Amino acid sequence: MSVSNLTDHLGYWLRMVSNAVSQDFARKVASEGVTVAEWVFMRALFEKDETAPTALAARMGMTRGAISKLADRLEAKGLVERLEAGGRGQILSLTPEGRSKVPALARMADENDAEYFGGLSRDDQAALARLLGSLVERRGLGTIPLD
Amino acid sequence: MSVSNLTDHLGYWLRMVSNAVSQDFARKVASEGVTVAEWVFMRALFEKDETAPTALAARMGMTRGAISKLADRLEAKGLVERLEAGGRGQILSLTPEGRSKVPALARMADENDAEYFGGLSRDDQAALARLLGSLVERRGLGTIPLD
DNA sequence: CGAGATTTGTTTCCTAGTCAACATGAAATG
DNA sequence: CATTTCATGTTGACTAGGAAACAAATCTCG
Repeated sequence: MSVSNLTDHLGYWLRMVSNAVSQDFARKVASEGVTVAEWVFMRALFEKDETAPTALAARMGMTRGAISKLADRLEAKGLVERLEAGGRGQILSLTPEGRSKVPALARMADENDAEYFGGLSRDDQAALARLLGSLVERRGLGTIPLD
Repeated sequence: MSVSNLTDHLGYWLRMVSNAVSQDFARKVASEGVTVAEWVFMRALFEKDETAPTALAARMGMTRGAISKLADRLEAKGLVERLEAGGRGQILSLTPEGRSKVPALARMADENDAEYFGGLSRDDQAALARLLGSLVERRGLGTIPLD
């Protein structure tokens, strides 16, 4: 009947490794009262504050709905604030408290990465980065609107 | 202050690519009325039928609770059945209908993989497979109990 | 044998994110 | 200008899965 092996699919292993990495990371940042998506959200604003929700959605590869709810949670935690921007538009910005949390979280991200990928040789790490970068570029994943 | 870039982390790119691949695949298999997790579940049984829920959970890297719910859904769709196995234990098995769906789904998995990774050279594909395999092994992800 | 310890599958609670419908404001077109 | 079109952010319904508390059955040893 010729059914390809499940384990032949790169997508399968990619999902398996990615889930493991993310779950471990989730446990780590939970100690700071933050989820992975919230961290990405904050990190994105840290890099370029004062961003509109729609733009952030594109950058994070999520829907506007998800961003809206994330913003709700982060606002409730006092880490992010919504600034009005004429008419219906709004601007998302880190609060000082939110901003002050970023370094500790970044350290956790470093640790988690080291824990998973530190075992690979320098060359292998570079190769993995190159391959992922190539895939991202090919499918226009990071390219959306970084404006 | 020295905060590492979000994009410096391999875990970040891994998640980004993995999510994109999985989401696309999800759309494809949805046409067969199945989700990604359901496909992995069925594929695992196709490879080795008559497996206990706990063993399957380990193989799929999910909790027993998730498997329990997945089994509910698949049973409702008539694709999987629960066989009693003495006392509290049970055995999961594909129904003929479930089994007959596997080849079409496998073809979709092939297509999706080709769509994402087909653009890479043979060498790059092999390299990616090797790196992912190495990460899986290092963290004992697939190794759990394949008994 | 029998009381505690383990294992197994289920359930509840919670967080998360997609999709689609919506409301509201801005822009475009006649 | 008025009206249609479009873009923006929000909401509700739904699917998903983890964590932890459970119930039921089995094991383990004194």
